[in-house]
Amino acid sequence: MSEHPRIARVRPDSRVPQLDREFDYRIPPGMTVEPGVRVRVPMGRGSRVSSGIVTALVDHSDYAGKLGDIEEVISDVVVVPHEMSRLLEEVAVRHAGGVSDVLRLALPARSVRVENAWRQREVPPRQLPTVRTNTEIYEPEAWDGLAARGAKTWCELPYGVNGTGVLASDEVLANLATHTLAGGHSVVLVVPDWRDLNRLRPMLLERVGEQFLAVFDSDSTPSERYRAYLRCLEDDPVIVLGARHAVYAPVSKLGLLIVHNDADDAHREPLAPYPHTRDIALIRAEQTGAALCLTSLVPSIAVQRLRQMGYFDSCRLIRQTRPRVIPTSLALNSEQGAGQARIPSMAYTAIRDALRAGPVLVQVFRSGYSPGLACSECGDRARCTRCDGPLVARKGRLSGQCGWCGEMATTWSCSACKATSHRPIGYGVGRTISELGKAFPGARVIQADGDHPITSVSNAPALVVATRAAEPVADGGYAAVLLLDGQSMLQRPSLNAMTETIEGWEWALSLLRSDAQAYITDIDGPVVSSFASGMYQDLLGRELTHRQELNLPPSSKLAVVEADAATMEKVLTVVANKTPGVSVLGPVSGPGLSSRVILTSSYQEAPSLARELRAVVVAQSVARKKGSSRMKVSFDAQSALDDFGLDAQ
DNA sequence: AGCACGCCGACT
DNA sequence: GTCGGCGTGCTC
Repeated sequence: MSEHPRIARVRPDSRVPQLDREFDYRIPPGMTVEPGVRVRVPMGRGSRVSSGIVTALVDHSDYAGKLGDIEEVISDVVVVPHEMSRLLEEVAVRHAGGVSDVLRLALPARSVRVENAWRQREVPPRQLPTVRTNTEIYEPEAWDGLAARGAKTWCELPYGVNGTGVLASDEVLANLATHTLAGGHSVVLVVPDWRDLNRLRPMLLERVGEQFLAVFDSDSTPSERYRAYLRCLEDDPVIVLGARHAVYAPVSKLGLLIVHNDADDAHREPLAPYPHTRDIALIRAEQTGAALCLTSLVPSIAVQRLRQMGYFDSCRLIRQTRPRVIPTSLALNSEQGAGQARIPSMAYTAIRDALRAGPVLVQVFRSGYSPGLACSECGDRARCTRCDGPLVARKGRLSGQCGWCGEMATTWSCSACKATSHRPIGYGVGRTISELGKAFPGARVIQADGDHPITSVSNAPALVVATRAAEPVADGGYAAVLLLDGQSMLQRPSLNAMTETIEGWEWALSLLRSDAQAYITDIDGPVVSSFASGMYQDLLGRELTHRQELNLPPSSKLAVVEADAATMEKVLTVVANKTPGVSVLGPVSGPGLSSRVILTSSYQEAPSLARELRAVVVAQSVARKKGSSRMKVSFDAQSALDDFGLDAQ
């Protein structure tokens, strides 16, 4: 007859699938707990203890057995507020994963020192920063009430760099966040990688001060991370800036979620259950009613779909000023000497002139080997005649095989030109630097790539050769840009080849001076036409229709399952019986004994597919046999549709 | 995952 | 006669 519940529902921190649920425990007399705190509870036989999070307090337990006692309260800080708990559960359910797995992504390790200091903090009254915006480049009042009305929108970003090396697009992001904070709302700004983070951090710091900024930086120490996390839990609104994991930040008064460059691959979580920032943000915005803003120069295919559905609207610039793109061809290059073999004469002259005015960017793609095949006549990517998947070469065989459905392409013909022979695709950039050195004698050559990270260069003339996504920012912008290797980038056997190529080109454009020009070499076709004109509507619309017809993301939900042969059989039986609308590609046996299957489902049927797959994961884990590898499920892991190597590996 | 309970071979 | 092999099953 106690007036307070004496039973706590606890979710133990366990990566064992069958333990990833709630368990009831008695709260011993004298102990105080509340939902969201970390506790230690006995788990399993003996005196095994596990840490866990209290999810609820209840009066009665449905459990028939004898309840155990909570062993101790690790900390009375509510580290998982209810709103966050709901998000974690929904993300887990939709990805056929465990809540503990998601929690591990969202919650940094505890630091006792940091926590004690935080608990004793003196909170001075914080004065919200005053608004400083450049909203005038958008429709009047485009940003007003964004948070209040819970807008779901794509926000178009401007091109260009100012004299001190600040990107116009970063300016917009910082202002959007500051503007919303000034209205008393918290903002969560998620960027793809550390370069974006390092550019935006000082800008936000300058605008709102450290009192209103929490940076989730993967480079920082565990205690710094926990410090930023605790700041979120305070009552005052805050701007959270970070990569992937920041999307979970448990801020109070959430008004706006910003996901910058949602097409960037870095938004894909590489740890189970492999959620994508965009999907998490969509769930969170829906659950909380907060505004969601996806920002980029060009909408992603996912954005295109959300707009066509009417779920998203657009926040367009009043006037977008985009540098001019000039397609050039090597074919006109016959009279050139060997020194500038890869550079069309038109571009060569322009770059030589631009090098007198300032730095010139040369964008190249990473070298690498691809087992993919292309039509030997027209050069188009060779695709499976049955499911349109990419054909890949097989060791010692002449005919290719489909990387998705495993179909042998013994009688193949090109869908574009009807030719029947194909050749391997290969791309390399090893010679670029020395070639350019010869072509532009006397020019200072700066190399920027993963091994030579350079974040900025001055406005002095130089030839900056950078791999995609490693381009430094030049003060005032580049005087010209030369885009190389577009053809091989476009032909990559990846579902995202087109969008990633466009993203890389557009990013390079945004680094240009406003009066500068971009030269793209030896490539044509619809993608380049769109790039040259900056008109992507038709291209994106067609691509989305194409994916609709083929049941591919983002028009469908896609689940990739990896398991041993016996488990795979079970998966296929369950899928056939419980989710009749789901279509199956494969299974294809990969390296070792495991096999892989690609399941495509409608958005409507995806939840039940996830539920059924999760049930198999749990059953598989319970009935685990020695040496059996555990099964792996990932939703929308589109890389599975890429160059799946088969026996070519 | 751990950890204990549970029924069959070689030892003091 | 016991000590102990790790197969099977559960964890509030």
